[in-house]
Amino acid sequence: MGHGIEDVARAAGVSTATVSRALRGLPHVTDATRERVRAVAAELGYVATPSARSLATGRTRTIGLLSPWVSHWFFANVIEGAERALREQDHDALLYTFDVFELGPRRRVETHVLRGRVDGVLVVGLPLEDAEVADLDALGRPLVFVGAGPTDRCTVRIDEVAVAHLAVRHLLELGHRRIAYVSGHPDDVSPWSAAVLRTHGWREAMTEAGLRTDLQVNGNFDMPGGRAATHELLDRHPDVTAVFASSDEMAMGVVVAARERGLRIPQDLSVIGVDGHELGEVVGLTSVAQDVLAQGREAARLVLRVIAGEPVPVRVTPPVRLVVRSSTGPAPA
Amino acid sequence: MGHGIEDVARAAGVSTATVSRALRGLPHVTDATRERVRAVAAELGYVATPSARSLATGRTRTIGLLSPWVSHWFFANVIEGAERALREQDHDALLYTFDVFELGPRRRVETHVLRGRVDGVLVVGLPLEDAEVADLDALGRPLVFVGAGPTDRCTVRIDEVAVAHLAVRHLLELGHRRIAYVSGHPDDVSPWSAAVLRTHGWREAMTEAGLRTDLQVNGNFDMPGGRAATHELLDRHPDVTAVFASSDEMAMGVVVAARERGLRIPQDLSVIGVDGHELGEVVGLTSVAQDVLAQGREAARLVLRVIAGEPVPVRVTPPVRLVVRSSTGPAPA
DNA sequence: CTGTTAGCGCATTCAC
DNA sequence: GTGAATGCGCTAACAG
Repeated sequence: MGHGIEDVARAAGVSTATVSRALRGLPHVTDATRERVRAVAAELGYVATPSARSLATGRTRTIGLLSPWVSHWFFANVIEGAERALREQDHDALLYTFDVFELGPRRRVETHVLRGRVDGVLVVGLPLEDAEVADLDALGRPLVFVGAGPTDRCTVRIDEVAVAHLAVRHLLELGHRRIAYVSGHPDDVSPWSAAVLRTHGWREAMTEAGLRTDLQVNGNFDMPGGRAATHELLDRHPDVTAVFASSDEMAMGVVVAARERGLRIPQDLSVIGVDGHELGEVVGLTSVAQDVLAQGREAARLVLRVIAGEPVPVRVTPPVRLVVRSSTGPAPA
Repeated sequence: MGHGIEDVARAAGVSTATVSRALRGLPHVTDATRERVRAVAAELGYVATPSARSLATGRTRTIGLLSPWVSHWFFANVIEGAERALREQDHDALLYTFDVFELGPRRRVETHVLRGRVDGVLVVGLPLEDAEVADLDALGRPLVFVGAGPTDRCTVRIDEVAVAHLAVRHLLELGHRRIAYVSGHPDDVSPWSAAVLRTHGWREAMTEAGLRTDLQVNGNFDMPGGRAATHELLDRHPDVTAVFASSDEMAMGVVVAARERGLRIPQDLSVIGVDGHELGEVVGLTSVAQDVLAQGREAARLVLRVIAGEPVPVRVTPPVRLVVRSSTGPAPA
């Protein structure tokens, strides 16, 4: 068990330097020597102590995952995808959640906890202030964004504006004119957050169609939020015939609220979401779907490539596709 | 930026040992000295390098989270709860997923990747072979289980048997007799997995009621699995009037399948799940609910207490409650 | 209360 | 191709 490199060296009849080289696949070691060292190491169950290795090399083989939540669909999937991809390349995933959407004054994201612990950072759908991004840069480690990121930084995310256009167009083609929008969070701090961009896209699409853009409510990114938002919306504007929700989870809330008000879907109210949530099928939710697991994987591979000194694209735009189910239908006459 | 303890020592006019003591709140330091050191450290933005600290102390202030998935509701919530609790006590969460439920031969959980990286381990709903548990023990770090764990190990989990009884009793009281069970995974390796215990509870409850226990199908722990299982079930046994699914995600699959077969819920088929998934409300799913976030929190605090040398209970059994909605109703006549 | 010293376990020059 | 020596940055005994 508690064997060190010196034990291996002694048992193999070589120096610790040779053990180090042999085990890490470095050149300048005879095949015979390498094999012998490997055999001894395996027998002793030797594994280099990570902290010692880190101290000596300055690298940790660990990537920090920064996210507001784990329990929301999008985030859980990005994290899972990233962790799998990292493990494939012998890296660890260190998880940090910062619930910046919590009620009350926004608490600053404490980036200092990452210092010295990671070789790179993945920011997962986390709206960051410029100062916070600067703090992360001060770590001196590569930064990759998923789901939302500054325009000039390496970011993996779908074309949020296009998503909104796709959803609105679908509703327009069904004859809807009174189209409401359930956004995620109202006062995001970063102009590049998904919430802000998607809202922008919605406004744009509506304006292009000559429609009003004041039918917007905040759904807080979750099902209960979407439900409350819908009640609030329909109290004020009972003539709305379609709702575009910025996530499937909120769209499900719209469905719940509609049922509570005795509205039939889609006869009285059409609902479309974003994500392609597996459970959307349960209520026949129409959605603009994306492959989130793949985005996590992709982003993880990007950080590793940056660390390896390889060039990476500044922006990866995964495809989306409209999945039409039964929650959207022709506008009532 | 890149300041070391020596820089702080020099700037504060003390030795590195004093800096170390002062910053960590150890005794034998004058308040005045402590304050001065703190001020200097803050100004220089000094943070002790984790790897150096780990190498010297043998502790990492990191807890390993082992889980089959992140994207499933139960696991996402446990992980989120644990991470939050750990961060509150200045610990990090290192995430490891091992998809032991993957198709094909079960791959052994590679515990060696944890060696030297963690001070403790949280096993989240992961069915482990005895040998794998032994491997984890060999890390020489405390082990706490959540959602499933060997009877003699510190485990946070609901009373699975009681859960099954609760669900079955609810259906019995509604007059159901042909009650089917959608389990998670068929061939779990550990006798203490949630799947095995819950199945046991179901058998027990059914037997007590004098009912047959052969109406069991495998739902693979997710919605599509629950759906496929239901079709398979109803093809063979069209007279089933109620289904008890081992998770809400699978229960949703039952709902989808029922709709696909033109069955009304609950008039033709009653469905009950386990978890209290937020989205269950969208389809009016009856469920045996548990507070999973709290379980993650609790488990995290337990590992930290074991590390601190405090005594901990060998078993924590969080409460569950039956949430009756519209997916269960009287058995058809 | 504070400073000096010796490691923690490994990677990495530089010699050979 | 291999070994000896040095240092990564910090903590922990031990002196004082």
